[in-house]
Amino acid sequence: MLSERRLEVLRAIVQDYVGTEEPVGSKALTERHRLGVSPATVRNDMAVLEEEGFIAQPHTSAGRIPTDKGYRLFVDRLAGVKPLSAAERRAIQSFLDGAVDLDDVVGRTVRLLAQLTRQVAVVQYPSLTRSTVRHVELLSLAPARLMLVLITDTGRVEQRMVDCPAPFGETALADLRARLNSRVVGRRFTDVPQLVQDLPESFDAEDRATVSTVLATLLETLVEETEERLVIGGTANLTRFGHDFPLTIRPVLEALEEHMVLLKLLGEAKESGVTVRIGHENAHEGLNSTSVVSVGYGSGGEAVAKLGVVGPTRMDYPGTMGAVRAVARYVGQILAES
Amino acid sequence: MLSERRLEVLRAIVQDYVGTEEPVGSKALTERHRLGVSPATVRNDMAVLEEEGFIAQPHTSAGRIPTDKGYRLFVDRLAGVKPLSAAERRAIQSFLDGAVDLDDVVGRTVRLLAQLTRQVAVVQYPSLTRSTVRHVELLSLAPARLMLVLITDTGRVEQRMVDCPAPFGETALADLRARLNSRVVGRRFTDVPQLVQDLPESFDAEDRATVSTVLATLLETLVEETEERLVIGGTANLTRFGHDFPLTIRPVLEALEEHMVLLKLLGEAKESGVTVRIGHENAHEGLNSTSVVSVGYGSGGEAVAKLGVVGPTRMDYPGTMGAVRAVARYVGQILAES
DNA sequence: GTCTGGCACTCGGTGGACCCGAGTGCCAGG
DNA sequence: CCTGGCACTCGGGTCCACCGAGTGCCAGAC
Repeated sequence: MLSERRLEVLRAIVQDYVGTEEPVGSKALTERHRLGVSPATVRNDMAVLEEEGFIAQPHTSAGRIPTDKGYRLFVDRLAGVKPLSAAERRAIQSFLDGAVDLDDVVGRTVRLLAQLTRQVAVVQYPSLTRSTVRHVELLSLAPARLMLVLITDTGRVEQRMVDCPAPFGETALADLRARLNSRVVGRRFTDVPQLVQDLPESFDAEDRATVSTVLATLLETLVEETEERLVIGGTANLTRFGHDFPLTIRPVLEALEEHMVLLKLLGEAKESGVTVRIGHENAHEGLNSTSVVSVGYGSGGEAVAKLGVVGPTRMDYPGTMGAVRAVARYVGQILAES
Repeated sequence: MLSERRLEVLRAIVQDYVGTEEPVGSKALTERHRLGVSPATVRNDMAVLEEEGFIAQPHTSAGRIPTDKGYRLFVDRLAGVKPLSAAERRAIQSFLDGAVDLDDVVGRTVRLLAQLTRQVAVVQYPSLTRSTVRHVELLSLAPARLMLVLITDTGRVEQRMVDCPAPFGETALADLRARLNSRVVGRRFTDVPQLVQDLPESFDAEDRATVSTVLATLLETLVEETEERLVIGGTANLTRFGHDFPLTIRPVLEALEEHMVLLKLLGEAKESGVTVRIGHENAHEGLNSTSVVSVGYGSGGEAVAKLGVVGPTRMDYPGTMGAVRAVARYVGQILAES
């Protein structure tokens, strides 16, 4: 069992290592923290902590550094989430307030988060899955060619071309547009399929095929766009990673380019609260030496997407968690307003 | 004046240096290239080339490496554009053919280009400035709230909310929609302002303010969206840059995040043909040790946007230029079809 | 039992001495 | 104008000794 003081020692090691990026020894620890005991005692505690796998020595005659397990304990039991300063909160607010559309909100968020945490920021576009339909528009571009435009409550717009099996009159088009909207506006995307399935029956035989095609395209759009998009920023911060460069940074850059991997990673995060995945807890190999701090955000009370940062396992967890949480809140507010 | 042979020596130096990444000496040169002269002669030629500023020695007792000026001469007079192999061309075609929408085309293009050149790829979204209007749609979301949707011939869709100064009836809306479209569909964005300026006059006094607001929003969208968007990929290839890592890579990553800088860079490229900017020819400081190879692409005969790659000045210019040109052609084809 | 001071030991990192070899510039001769 | 020869330079690698931070352990104090 770990005594209170030993936990305190671990906390001190994590804090010092995060600050200095160098293995920390027993003497330095007692000098920089008021532990009330001598270096020798600390050494004994360190030996225990090492035995338990919370810290490790890079070389025999060097100080200790926290292991993934050590960071985990630190995050779970020793560290809180550090609230941002008033100045930082004001900066966030004013930076995000200038956004003109969804792309801009996401773009600003990713830059903000990268700058605030000095790490790599990842922001997922609000998901369509949990969104509702604000409007469906049908435009006739040519006698047998329609454009389908889908507008979501988060301000996202998707469009698809529809090639009709037969020409489709303006009145039928207006009819379809009206009926479609009356059924799906305000409804969740996941509910749309059953809401529209009997629509073709109410049309004339000649138009029925076209209506079915339009509906098929609509449903397809819903499914396709469930493949989320995301935006990444602050990759230049990777250069602050460590001194053993190419080897460390390369797999991370590669992982960042595989959006699928990141989406999966974000998807695994808890529904509520800040999630931290440390080092090898990340399934993807390239991210084994990084930690991912993520959180859901949304326009209402409920999360529609996630955002987070990717940084070295040696990061300032309380500060990062605070920044991520704060940014998510403000983004949620902005989305709710628009 | 540089004799034919001296140019040949420069070419050999560039080729060897690009291949080995190491300064090349006179002996190695004569062994690997059939220059027909002895190392001593090559040394004399090298001395002249150095005097003229085409090559330089990193250290007194090392081989020579090309300077930016040397690469410039190489690109302008000594190297052609290397056509891709048939297999490569097939790969490009089949890779791009699967794209479903504009985002997908751009996304695939950037991945393709990064993979093909093993460098960082940059693709600009087709510009609205030179595009034409395919359709303008107006939707009523609330009594005094409209949504304006703009669809371009390149498949891009932009939307904006419009808060009306006064409620706007469905009939007036339909009227405005029809008149707007009859005037601007098929026209260039740059022509739109004068085409619509007298529209408000033909409406009732009560609706005139709203019509003006809608038009203002439309024009604003055109202007705002002239700020182009772009997508970047293949940043992991930066790790192949050099051995002196953090210092080299950091400013490049930073520059890549400043999309404005990249857009300006692409904008400076020639209207036709492949443009190469080498090292210090790039205005942005962070890119002083990189070269940018770019080319315009477009759906018709005319360029609507640019794409290119960013890599170390020590790159395979003929191959890179060939790949960039080929990709641009195929993307143009794809866009023309859709 | 727990903490402390003392002590011998380990080992990574630094810096100097040294050598090797690739590459150069120069020169005299073909 | 080209070539072979030659003396010179200098970066990079290797070897080695030294230094110091840090450790583990132990005997003694509280």
